[in-house]
Amino acid sequence: MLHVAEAARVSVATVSALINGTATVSPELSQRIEQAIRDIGYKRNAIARSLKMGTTRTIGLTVPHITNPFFTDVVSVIQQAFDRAGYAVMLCCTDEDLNTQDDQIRLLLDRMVDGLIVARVGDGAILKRIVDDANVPVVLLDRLCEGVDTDAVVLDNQRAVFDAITYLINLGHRRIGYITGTSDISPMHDRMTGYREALHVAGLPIAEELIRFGNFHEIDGYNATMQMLSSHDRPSAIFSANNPMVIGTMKAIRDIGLSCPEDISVACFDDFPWSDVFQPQLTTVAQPVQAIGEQAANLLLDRLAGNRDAPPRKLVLKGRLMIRNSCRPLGAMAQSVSA
Amino acid sequence: MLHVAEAARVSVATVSALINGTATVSPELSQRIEQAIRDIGYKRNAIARSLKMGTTRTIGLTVPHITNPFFTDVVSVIQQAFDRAGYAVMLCCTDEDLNTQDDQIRLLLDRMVDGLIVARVGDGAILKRIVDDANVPVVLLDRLCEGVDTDAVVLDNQRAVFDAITYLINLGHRRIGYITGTSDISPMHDRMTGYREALHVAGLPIAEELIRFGNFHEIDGYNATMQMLSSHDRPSAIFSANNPMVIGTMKAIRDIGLSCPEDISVACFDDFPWSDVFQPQLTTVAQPVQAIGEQAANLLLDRLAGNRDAPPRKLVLKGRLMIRNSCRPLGAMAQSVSA
DNA sequence: AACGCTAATCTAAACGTTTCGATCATGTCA
DNA sequence: TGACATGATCGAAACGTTTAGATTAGCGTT
Repeated sequence: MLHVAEAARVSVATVSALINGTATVSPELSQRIEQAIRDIGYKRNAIARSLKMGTTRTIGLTVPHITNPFFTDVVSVIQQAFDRAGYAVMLCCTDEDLNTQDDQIRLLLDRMVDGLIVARVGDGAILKRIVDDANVPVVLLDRLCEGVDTDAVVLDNQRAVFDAITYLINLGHRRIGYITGTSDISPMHDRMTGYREALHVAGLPIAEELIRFGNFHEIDGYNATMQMLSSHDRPSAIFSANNPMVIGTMKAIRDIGLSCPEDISVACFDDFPWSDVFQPQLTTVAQPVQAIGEQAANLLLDRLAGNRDAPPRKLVLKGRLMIRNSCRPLGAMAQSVSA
Repeated sequence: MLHVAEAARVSVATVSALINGTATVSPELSQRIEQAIRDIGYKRNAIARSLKMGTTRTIGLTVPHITNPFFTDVVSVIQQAFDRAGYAVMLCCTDEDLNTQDDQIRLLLDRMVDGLIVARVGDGAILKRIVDDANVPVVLLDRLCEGVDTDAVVLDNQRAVFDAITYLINLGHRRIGYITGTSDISPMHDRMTGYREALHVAGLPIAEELIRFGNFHEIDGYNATMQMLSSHDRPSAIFSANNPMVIGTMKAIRDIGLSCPEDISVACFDDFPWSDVFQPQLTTVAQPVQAIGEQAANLLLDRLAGNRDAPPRKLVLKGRLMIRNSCRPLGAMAQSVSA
């Protein structure tokens, strides 16, 4: 900018005024400055600007795993929304690891991101502290965090799983296996509640041996399913509360020599693009990813636009049960269908 | 930092020296400074540091679509690699659009990213100009770019498709449909060459009506497949040169009332996690996503470590044909199999 | 003709670091 | 004891912007 100013024989202040339109500058000087900018190929240094202005027009986004199709889609939507608004997005994947997450959030805050969208991991205590002293707006995504009272957009997980399990019960299933991630994050907790509630409402017992915990990965779903299917009294249906784990479930079913839906019914959380193309076509709980991403972006953009003191807004969206052919009717239901 | 210095009754230079270890500071002052840092909760401002140092420890990464599973995986690997190296990653999705890409790259360069990994889109002319005046190292990913002579990591696309088509020919297929993206990017061009070469080597004619161009999206694959399957002399196999488009292909096959592999065989580029769980299990060309991501990251990290003048390095990795059950033997082959 | 008002432009400080060179105390050696 | 190397610390400039406030010129009023 100094060079531009010299070339145009004006002060840097005038150049700045012209570029930002913060003050009127005469046509004559405007022309000289614009010419100089072109000649020199000047580009404003966003870092210097950020330092002075205290804003980077960059936001941080952390998710557990970008390869989880739910997060892939949400990240994509969020990225687009901020791109439109002229913001850059720094993406971090925490790998479901608490320390990684804390490091990454600190890294983002050091870089003075203007805001944060966080699909948190693990215990919220440190997250809370970090977020408290950094003075940037935060939007929680997918997962609430106790004690962190900020904007959030989540699913009505309890209801979604309640509906899915109730659907299985109505098909005639009585022993329904349930595979979940660690329940220290709100969606896993709420989904579990939905599972128990559905059984309870239907007057069915809750068999604790049919509830398995994993760490969100395919291998965890595989192991959990193997255990359940090897038992003498195996379930007739399995619900996976997490998408990557359902792949493990399907592989276990295959490896143990059973088939879905003939021998065992399967449903899971989170839809994916292939679900209605291949067999079996999985019955899933689809999250409104587009809406989730857009709402999260909008909440943050609204704060960034200056609406700082509005009370925290918590958006709860509805899931949708996508009924396909991976769950088959059983018992009386099967008869009434075949009749 | 000023406050820390005051609280510890030292100069800012000393604080900086201690934090960065650039000079020895006495145990006594060290202790005072560390105490002050804790008391105040001081965090170094990375923006100010960047301005002074001329480095942001941030890189830019642009891909066409993060929802394309190939890019999802590669982005994930790259992100991890840079995370380990203490770099942040700014992610941009160009949506296969040239102007978007140019805007985003300019945005990244304005923010003084230290380096760039680009899976480019469209004509390379503007990209070349942008990259030339910005003085940052660039690594091309997946797609080469004429005139841009930088580090790159790509697949041997021609060979990979040659192998896949030859496999289909060996199964007895003679009319093999080919669905590709626009051929202005190197992978699509090379893959097409592989297709033609395989037919040529096998002494088969090239039927231009069996070659269809789309714009990388599911709907394009759907339309192309519909057209091919509606013709009086339809192909016995279809190869999709792009992963999202193959979903369209499968849906078209389903909607037209055919089934795979009984009526038509299908193979495609890019593997995905579900491929060996559902039916049909798609035969695919798997790219070594882990290696691609790591190599790209390594090339860039090497430049960032100071190795600026080494000549451009171009890494060409091999694809791997994952043979599953979506392609069936035909004619003589089918007989020899059933015999 | 003196005054004030407005519009255009400029000067200089500030943002929070890093770093060069200067300063100063201390100990060592001839 | 004086000269000098060594080590620890500091002052101040610089990175490239933005912006408050000062300055100047031009013009209409009275």
